[in-house]
Amino acid sequence: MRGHAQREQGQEDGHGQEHGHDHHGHDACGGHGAGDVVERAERLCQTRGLQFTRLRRDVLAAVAAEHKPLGAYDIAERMSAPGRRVAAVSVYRALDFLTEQGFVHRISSRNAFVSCGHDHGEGAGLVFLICRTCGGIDEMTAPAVESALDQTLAGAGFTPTSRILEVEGECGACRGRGDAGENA
Amino acid sequence: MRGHAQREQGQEDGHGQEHGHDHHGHDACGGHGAGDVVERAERLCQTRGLQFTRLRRDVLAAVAAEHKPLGAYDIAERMSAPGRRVAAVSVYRALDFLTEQGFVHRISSRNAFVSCGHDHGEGAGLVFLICRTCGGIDEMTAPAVESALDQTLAGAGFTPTSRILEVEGECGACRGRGDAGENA
DNA sequence: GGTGGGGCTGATACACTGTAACATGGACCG
DNA sequence: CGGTCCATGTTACAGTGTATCAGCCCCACC
Ligand SMILES: [Zn+2]
Ligand SMILES: [Zn+2]
Ligand SMILES: [Zn+2]
Ligand SMILES: [Zn+2]
Repeated sequence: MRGHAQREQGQEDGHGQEHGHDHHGHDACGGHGAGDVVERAERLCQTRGLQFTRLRRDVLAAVAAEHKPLGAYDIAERMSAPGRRVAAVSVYRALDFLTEQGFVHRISSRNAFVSCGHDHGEGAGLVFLICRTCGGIDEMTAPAVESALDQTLAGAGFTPTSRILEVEGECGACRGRGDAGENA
Repeated sequence: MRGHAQREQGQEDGHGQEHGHDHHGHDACGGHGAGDVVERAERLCQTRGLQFTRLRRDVLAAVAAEHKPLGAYDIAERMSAPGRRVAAVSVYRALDFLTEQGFVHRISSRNAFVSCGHDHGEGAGLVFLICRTCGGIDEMTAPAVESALDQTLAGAGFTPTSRILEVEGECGACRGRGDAGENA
């Protein structure tokens, strides 16, 4: 991984993105990710004439701060501080907005959300790799898979409007380390 | 569809299976599906030395009676009669058993379940086609997709243990009819 | 300036999905 | 008969997501 997955499309922000289950014991984390994602989202909202409010920004920041799927209630909890109580319902609304804008993705198999700093349009045929050992998640586009699937669907006479492709397993880093529980 | 999807693997039971969102206005339904699935499951449980109890049978029958994803609470409700109240928790336990044995599949994107009369072993790389118009669901194996995905995963250094591939869209029948709401 | 509408948020309540814990009853075995 | 295993019943509860109403802010419009 790392410089392997999530290539494939323009990459207007040339610096390796934020997500990609960095849990693999590296370090580059903790300084770049979240901020970049938030800034990019803010820019895009401006150009799209949408409101990038504090709530939405904070929710996105909370999600982007982790490289693993976060539940809506987790997010609410993390955002709540002694002077500010964030209800889950508010988080859901923000997440609705963020997913519609493509800033976060929903992981059906976990009832959770991950941030995204890419610019794949709508039906990009994404694949999510979820590591059972470290809990990290990685997102990638897989043109070969997508075209094979399109062909299969066409053969079945089915017209797709959205796809969900999530894989569970063990990431290369965990596998290499023979890991079994160092994750948060 | 219809005699198109879900080919691809041995097919020891040569008779067109039960599911395959038959909702497309045909008729063959209502006589074969559910019963066949139940009988097959019963046979397999015997050979496997497992108990195919009344609850399990009835749950499977309820799921097999519909060619669309059913929620656990839906199932419980359908099974409950004036003389018999089935709690959702019982349904969940039965569903756990049935999914482990491969008699039903869970549809993550709907929090629902569908019956299966196939014999694909464990990691068969299934694709679920869910029609937005009629609500029907169809299951198929797609070797081309699977191999492309395996290759992609291998390239990413990821070792998969389970996959979820669900597609939403419009089935051929609905598309042909220009449908928009005749489903149950 | 006033006024109304639209979008965002807060807050409460509720529906839906899923699990934990404990008790009962039957089958099977010593 | 006592003990064990398994399936089920029952209750309670945790987790996930929505509906609804009210307040607020900003902005267009009068
Ligand atoms: Zn993405
Ligand atoms: Zn890992
Ligand atoms: Zn199947
Ligand atoms: Zn259809």
